[in-house]
Formats: sequence, C-alpha cells, structure tokens
Amino acid sequence: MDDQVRMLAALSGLGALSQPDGVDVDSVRKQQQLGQPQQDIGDILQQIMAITDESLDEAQARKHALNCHRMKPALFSVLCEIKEKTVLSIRGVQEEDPPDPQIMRLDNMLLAEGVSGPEKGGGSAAAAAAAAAAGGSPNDGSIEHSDYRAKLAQIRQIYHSELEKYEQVRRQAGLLLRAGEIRAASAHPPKEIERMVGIIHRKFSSIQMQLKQSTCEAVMILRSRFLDASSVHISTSRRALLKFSVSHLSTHGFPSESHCASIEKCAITVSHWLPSVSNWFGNKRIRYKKNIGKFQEEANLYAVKTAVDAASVSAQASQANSPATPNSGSSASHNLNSNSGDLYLTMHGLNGDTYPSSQVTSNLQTQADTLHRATRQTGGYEEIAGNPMYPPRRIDSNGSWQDVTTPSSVTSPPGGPGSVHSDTSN
DNA sequence: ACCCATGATTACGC
DNA sequence: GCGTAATCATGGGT
Repeated sequence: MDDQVRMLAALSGLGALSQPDGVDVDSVRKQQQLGQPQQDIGDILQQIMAITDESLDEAQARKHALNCHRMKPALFSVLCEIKEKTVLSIRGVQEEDPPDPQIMRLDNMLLAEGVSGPEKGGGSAAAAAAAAAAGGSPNDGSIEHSDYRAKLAQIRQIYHSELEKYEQVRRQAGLLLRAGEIRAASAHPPKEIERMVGIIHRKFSSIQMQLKQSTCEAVMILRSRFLDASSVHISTSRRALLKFSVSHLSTHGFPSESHCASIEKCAITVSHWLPSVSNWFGNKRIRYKKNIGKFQEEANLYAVKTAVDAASVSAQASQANSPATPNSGSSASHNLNSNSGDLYLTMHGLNGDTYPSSQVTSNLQTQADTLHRATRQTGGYEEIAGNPMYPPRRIDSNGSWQDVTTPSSVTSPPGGPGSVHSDTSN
C-alpha cells in the first residue's frame, strides 16, 4: 500500500523532484485526501500499460518519450525500491543453498564437542575422563577438570563471538549486495554482477569454514592435552612419544612437516617413530569414519530441535507484529530509503566498485586471526593454529613430504565427530 | 566377567 | 607402497 502511495508521490513530482531519494508520503496523502486530480499520473500509467500492446518500433518511440519525461528519475527511483524489496523477499527463500559437506562435518564436530549448540556434557565428560585417566589424586583431577572446562568455555565464547561478528558482517554485506545489484543493474552486464556476487559468497564460505576449522583444531588440541593420559596399555616411552605426537598434531589426520622435524631433533628416527604413529593416525581416521553416522544423526536431531524452536519463536514474533499500524510502514519505508542511500554511497566509495568485497571481506579475514590468537592461550596450539589450510601431507618412500588429496574421512580435523568416543578424542 | 578403548596386524584394492 | 577395513590382543573400568 505504501509503495503505491510512494509511487504516486514520485509520479506527481512531489518530494521526488525536490528530494530525489526521499518522498514526502504525508504530502501525497494530504493531496489524495483533498481529492486533487492526478490526471498527469493517469496518462503516464496508461502509456506504460499500452506499450505492451504496441509493436517494437512504436514501443521504442514511446519508451524514448518516457525516458525524456521530467518524472522519469523519480519513477525509476521508486521502481528500484520496489524491485529491491521484491528481490529481498525472493532471495530470502532462494539463498538456502545446500550446506557444504565439509562445513556440515565441522558443525557436527562442534556440536559433539559442545562448542556450538547447547552447552552439553561432552567437554565435561571428556574432562572427567581425563581427570580419571590421569590417575592423580581427586584434587588433581578436579583441578584438571575445572581447568579443562574453563578453557573449553573460553573457546566456546570466542567461537560464538566470532560467529556473531561473521553473521553481522554477512547480513550487512547481503544488504549491500542486494542494493548494489539493483542500482548497478543499469551500469554492469548481468553476468559481471553475477560473477562478483559469486566471488563474495565464496569468500564468505571460506571464512566461515576457516573459523569453524580453527575452533575444531583448538578443541582437539585442548582435549589432547587433557586426555592423552588415557591412552592405555602402551609403554611409557611410547606414550610419551604419542603424547609428543599428539601435541604437535597437524590437521587432516596427518602429521605436519614441522612435527617430523621436531621428532628428529629429539634423536628419534622416523623409522622408529613411524609405525606407531602411522598406526595411530590410521586408526583415528578409520574410527572417525565409523562414528560419523552416529554424529550425523545427533546433529540432525539437534537441527530438528533448533528448527522447531525457531518456528515457535517466529510464530510468536509474527503474532506480535501482525497488528501493525498503517503508518508504521511508511516511516520504515522512509528509513529504508535513506539507509539504502547510505549503503549506496558506501559501496561506491570502495575503489569505485559497486560491491563491498574488499572492505567486508578484509574485516572478516581478521576474525580467524583473532580466534587463532585466543586459542593459542589455551596452549599447545601454536604449531598448527595458524595453518588451518595446511594441505594434508604424508611421508613418501624417500622420507620426503608430499601433499596428498584430502581423504574424505579426514577433511575434518583429527578426532572429528568421533571424538566423543575416546578413540578419536586424544 | 564383561565392556570399552586403543594399538597392532593382516588382507585387500588402487 | 600406501590407505582402508576388518580383526585381534591387551589392559583398564565397572
């Protein structure tokens, strides 16, 4: 309804001529209430409607005439705004892209560890197991337990904080993109716009994955520090070796190059170290795979629960919002108009680019670094934290390091969702 | 005694 | 030769 009023205002030249981006809706209403004829507007609308029935040549001529009309800029502005709203509502549905499998795995793991979703006993149970396995006095155990919980809570807090920042920037970028797409539609070819939007979406996905992967690594390293004593029936020397191995664990279920170098510095030959550790890594990968279905199920249950909760909340919200006052829309609409104007300026301030790629993504890029810095405080993380994108590596027959294609089972950090089982927890 | 976690071994496919 | 899957052996917990 307000859109129609605003269009009338724009077409009548009220406000639109004096305020190209703002329409005085109240003046229009007053005009309508006073019964002032809108003959000029009616003519233009008739012409627009008639164009569809005319031949191409006739339509072209008519289009040229309309383009030269004094009200064309105002009309175009209002149409853009209407289209923007339409795109927003359509996008809201269409943007439900199928989830990335790797992000799903990371989500499952974060859920299993109690980092995402509701705070659960996973970490506490792990800490209790660690305390028990440490074989220390009950007092020692409780200290380790609380320490573990504190650090896990710290990771959890950082993760949610960074995730919130990410979502905030993503929402902002989404608005910028939509507004930019509409306003740039006349200046850029559609394919070019599509390509740029795709680049930005990929960038966001990458940053999101980096954030989640870093959090997973932090949790796994934390757990390794508290659970390594639970390894049973292995010799003390081998346990020490494995402890050393785990504390320098690289991502993807493979040891890192620096890990190998560090071990050699300790005068432990690779040939001595490799059998145990390769078995260890091998078992981790296999048992993680075996357990992934279980955690998928758990994650699905949680997803259903979350969806139900969200639905109930949204139902309540819509009930609360339904008796909106007639005028509330016009003021909101006006605000939107001025905001989109600001956004437009923001976008064009970025190297003349219509899209906020450099600014937004560079801000986001710092989030993973923030997490890295914070997780280092949990200890034992510095060897791998800065390299979430480490390619999986293995030692070839010559003892040199090779990049390998990430196995499907180890695209998540070692431990993965299977980490609830102690096999993948240390 | 049973269960569970985990390292090690073996067979198999690529 | 390497990774994976199945299986065995072992030891701690209940």
